[in-house]
Amino acid sequence: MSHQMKHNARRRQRPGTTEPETPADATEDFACTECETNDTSQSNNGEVVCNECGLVIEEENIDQGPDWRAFGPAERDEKSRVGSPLTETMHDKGLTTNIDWKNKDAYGNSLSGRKRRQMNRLRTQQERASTKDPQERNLRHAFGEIDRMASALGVPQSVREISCMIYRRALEADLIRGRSIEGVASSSLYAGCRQGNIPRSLDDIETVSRVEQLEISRAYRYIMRELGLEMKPVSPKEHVPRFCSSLDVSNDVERKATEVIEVTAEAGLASGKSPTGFAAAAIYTAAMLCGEDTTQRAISEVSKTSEVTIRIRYPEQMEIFTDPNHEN
DNA sequence: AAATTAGGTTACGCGAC
DNA sequence: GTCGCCAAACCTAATTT
Repeated sequence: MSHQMKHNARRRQRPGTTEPETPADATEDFACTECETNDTSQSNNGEVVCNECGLVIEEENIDQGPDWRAFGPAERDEKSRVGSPLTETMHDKGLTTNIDWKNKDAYGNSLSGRKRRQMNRLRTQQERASTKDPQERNLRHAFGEIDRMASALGVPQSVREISCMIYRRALEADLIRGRSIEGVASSSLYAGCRQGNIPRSLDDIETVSRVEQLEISRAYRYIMRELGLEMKPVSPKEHVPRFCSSLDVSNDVERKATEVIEVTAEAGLASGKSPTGFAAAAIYTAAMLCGEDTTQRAISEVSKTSEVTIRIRYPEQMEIFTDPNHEN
């Protein structure tokens, strides 16, 4: 799986090695495919973004280095945890030993008849244990769904892990009873996206989900409440990169839009408004301020808001932004 | 393409019936 | 169990500029 991704430039210096410290730029091996520059940087949500054109180059970026530091060989042995990485996206966290199908022992010798029958029994047992236990089957089904939907929406792996963790907790707290697996899986993904600061609207989730929005939001509220998870309201700013990269606008506009949101939200314009609509309007405002032409229609399409909403929102933002007794 | 207008829909939980 | 509550935000659709 994607855990196998190699990523040499990001591997940290290990103690005990004799190689000299190489103070390499953390993301130097990501060159932008559009404008041929190496001027890229990594945002805190796991995306690598080109500083020139705003193109998102790498979305599923996992740090392969250890999450610990050691000061000497003894300590390294102590802290090292060997084995394949744990993942939340598999029903058994990818942890169990699988019995393979070959009737050979570890040295490649054939097994005796008795041993062979024993191995067959073990295989059947394992298969039953992992597929017949209702809880495990539930998780398999749900995680399959989460992965499918996340792929369709282009959601990075880190968020999938969060989503699967939320689902697992819901299952363990016995919150699924009376709700569909699909519905809870969808709402876990929605919640995971928000937690990971890569929000997707309920509309977005619905387009890839097999259940309707009402059920998703119901399950979402219920599970958040029961698990005691606090969710910060989504800032319109978090939608800007996604909308802009779907549009054909310069990153000047993107930056400006973020600025517009900051300033106008400060003035209290954003409260009570839908974050997607507000972000959409800010992009339109920014495009006008930058002298680039974009149509309200195009923005409304990628943001899944109506043109009318953009129309109502943007003059309010524009006013604050061009107000003489307000700086900028 | 953008603006205007009109009219309908949504979502929530709660107490009352 | 369902009725009503009630406003602001948002939507669609038709029309005009």
